[in-house]
Amino acid sequence: MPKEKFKEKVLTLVKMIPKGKVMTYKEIAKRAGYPRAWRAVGNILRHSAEFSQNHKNRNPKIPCHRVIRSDGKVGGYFYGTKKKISLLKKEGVIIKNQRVNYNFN
DNA sequence: GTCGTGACTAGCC
DNA sequence: CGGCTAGCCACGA
Repeated sequence: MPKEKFKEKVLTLVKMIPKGKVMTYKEIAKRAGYPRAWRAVGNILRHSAEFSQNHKNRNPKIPCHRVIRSDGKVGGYFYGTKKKISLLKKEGVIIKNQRVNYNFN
């Protein structure tokens, strides 16, 4: 599995996350084929966001805010963690004391 | 080609 | 619980 494919897969998976739900970096990496590439996932997402901002809205927008950490913490966000939390709350995700109640079906 | 970095995780104290 | 440490992978300089 080439890494380029990995990146593509990661982005696709993130895009496939339904509204009101979240997914951990670990799970995404695992589904993408590299169970231990969570770090890279974060990097890719961040880079994607940067690219997105660079090219305004010319590229497929990715709901990076639906990606959280396995610890239950929200994690980071290119536009600010607070913004991420706000968005998640708006979508119906339960967040208590900066911790996310993530549940896969 | 090599090195440093990070939107992370699991394990140990 | 909370803090610290080592391990992992892609990306950019």
